[in-house]
Amino acid sequence: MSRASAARRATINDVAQAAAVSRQTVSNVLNRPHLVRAQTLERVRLEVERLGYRPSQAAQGMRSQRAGAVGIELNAVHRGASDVAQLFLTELTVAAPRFDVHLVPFADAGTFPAVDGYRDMVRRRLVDAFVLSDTHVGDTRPGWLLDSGIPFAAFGRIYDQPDLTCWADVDGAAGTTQAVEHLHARGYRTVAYLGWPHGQPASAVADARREGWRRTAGSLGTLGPESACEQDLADAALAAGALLDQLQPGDAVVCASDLLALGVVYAASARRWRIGPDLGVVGFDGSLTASRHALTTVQQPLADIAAAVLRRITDQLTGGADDPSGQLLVPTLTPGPSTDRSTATAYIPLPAPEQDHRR
Amino acid sequence: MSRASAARRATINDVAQAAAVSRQTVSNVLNRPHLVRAQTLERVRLEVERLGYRPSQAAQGMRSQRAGAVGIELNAVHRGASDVAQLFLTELTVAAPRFDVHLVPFADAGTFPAVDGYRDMVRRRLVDAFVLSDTHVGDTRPGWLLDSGIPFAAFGRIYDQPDLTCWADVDGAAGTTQAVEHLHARGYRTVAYLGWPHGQPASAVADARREGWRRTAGSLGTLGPESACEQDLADAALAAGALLDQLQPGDAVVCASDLLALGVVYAASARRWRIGPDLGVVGFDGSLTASRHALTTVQQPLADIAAAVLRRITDQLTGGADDPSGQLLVPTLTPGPSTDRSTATAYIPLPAPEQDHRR
DNA sequence: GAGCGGGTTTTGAACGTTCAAATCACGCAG
DNA sequence: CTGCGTGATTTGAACGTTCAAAACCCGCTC
Repeated sequence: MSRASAARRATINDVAQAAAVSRQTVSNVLNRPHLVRAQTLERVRLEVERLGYRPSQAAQGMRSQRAGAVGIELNAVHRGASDVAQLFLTELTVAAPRFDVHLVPFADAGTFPAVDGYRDMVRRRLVDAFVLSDTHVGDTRPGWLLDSGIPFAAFGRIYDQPDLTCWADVDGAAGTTQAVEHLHARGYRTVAYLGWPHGQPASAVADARREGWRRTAGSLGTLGPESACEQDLADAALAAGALLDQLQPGDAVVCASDLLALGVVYAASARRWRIGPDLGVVGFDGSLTASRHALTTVQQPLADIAAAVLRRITDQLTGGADDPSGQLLVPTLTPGPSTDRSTATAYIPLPAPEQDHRR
Repeated sequence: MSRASAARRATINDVAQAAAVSRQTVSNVLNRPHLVRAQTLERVRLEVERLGYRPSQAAQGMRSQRAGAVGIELNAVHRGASDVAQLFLTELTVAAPRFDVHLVPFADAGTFPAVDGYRDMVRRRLVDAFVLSDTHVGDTRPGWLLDSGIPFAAFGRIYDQPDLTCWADVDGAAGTTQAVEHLHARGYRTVAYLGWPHGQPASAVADARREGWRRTAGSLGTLGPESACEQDLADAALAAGALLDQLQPGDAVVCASDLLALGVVYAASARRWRIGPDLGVVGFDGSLTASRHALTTVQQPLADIAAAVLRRITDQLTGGADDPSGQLLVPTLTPGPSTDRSTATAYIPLPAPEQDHRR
């Protein structure tokens, strides 16, 4: 219970003195062990351990002219319709140590992503680079960062700069393909699609997800009708209702997002269709919404995306091997009760139609 | 379009040279302007602006032996049942610049909050302090941080160290009191309560929220029945069903969280009760769930809590005025359609009981 | 016995900032 | 004219680390 252990932390000199070597030898033990005689190595390592020495980030950053940090803006996240951003941030944070960086989130009180925030972070040398997380058409940030020579990588394609390669994204078509195949394997007959209107929220994403469904269902002969709506629950339930008019029990719906899938669940419940047995529903994103509502969903490989993004950033920083291409990562389908034909799960407790005997 | 502007950023010496003064004068202009002659002040400021100079975080941290950063763990958040954590993180991030700090999130691949992670962050002098964000009974972190002399402050009371004061929390009782008063004003008759079982997730939180309901409804003469369930949607719908058996249209339910409120919505829909006109429902937290499902909710004052937590931390760091007491912040009720008696909102499209004429 | 070379270790310098102390300019009293 | 005080500015030093270069040690060769 040494209450003052934060008083003064060990520096490289403390270790050097304790091990009776010079500071540079201690540095070598940590960074270039092969240069150090085995016996010395051990002695120094012992002292490092004993004193709990870790090099100071500030001093290292000073020497190397690197912050060892990556900035990420939280603004856009704030009132986003999806909760994926939070999961992505967590995965980034988990992956960061593997790339010898840490994250520095920042946000503006205003709603717009202000380039000023980015600029000040680099000027103060608080970060070396940025992760952009919801790129959209007309996004000014990639262009600006590029012009300023500030490294960055994005989760999501960079629409306005098609030649840029510093991004990683989910292969939406592969995702909906899996969804359709899963539904086919489970014996659902026709597979409909509920997506976003063209140009929403980022048309390339919407197009890819829809395309995977269209192509795969087409070749499997299960192509059903489609509809589109905003990323909004009430809107989705409405659109889903119209879509269900064209379906029969035993059919299924693939959705562009988990929220839309929830809308389908609502609309189906209104028709007394049992989710699973009567109607298969697949969402997209692997969001909290999906797990909370027990939906089969196409799970984004967020950990892989986080790693891919950080790799692109560190590659730029070290000037190392430039992996030249943007990367599409394949999501995986997570089956849930919403595509289980044999077991009816009570998604929403429905009104009993008439007197009903259950104990 | 100067593509090389990241090449070399201006240092204090660059500014000094440009303004024909010494580096210390530049430093004084920024930190102690009253020591500098007005004419010099202006000249230096001009150059600072022209060169876009900002002091290097690393160098300042080196000199001051401060990281200027606060750590926050994202682990617990990961698969949490609530999405409040994300909003809180955003508010912390927005507030941080006002306290001259930035945040450094960290996470372990493992599920348990490893004290090791905390220790290494301070040893590397990456952070000066920590924000703890979901304290629970039996949490080992506060005790350990205290013993290690590492400053911290928590969102949520510190249960195992009742004498500790470095926390800020929501006044749960005040929140449910507002909920009950709101329902009373809106003309709902009996007000029931759906909460967490004693000891869940942190009993003090659960107890406070329940107590506000009990006391206020008691004194208003609207006290109804209560029930409890886990923080889980299916469980909530089940418990809510049993609760509704004891209620009549015109009554209302106050819930310990937005998720539970959603469960009530489901159970009520199953009875063909219209949310709002037939049953008032109030959630708690102001989470994404509430806004997405148009629920009246008790909004946590996350911005205030973030500021309070950071203030406590910076007070500890500067050794300044120790605000000695933990702080309970009053939430505000955000009315939504779920407590609107006059307008029926289609929460869930319900099956038409029989042929029904609407255009 | 001086010189060489490779392995190991140490010394000097620098990264950018700010505190503490020294220096400078200047007006004014003795 | 000298000395003093005050306000403005500059110089030296230090924070902790790592690169570059110098120094050291030791066995070996000529």
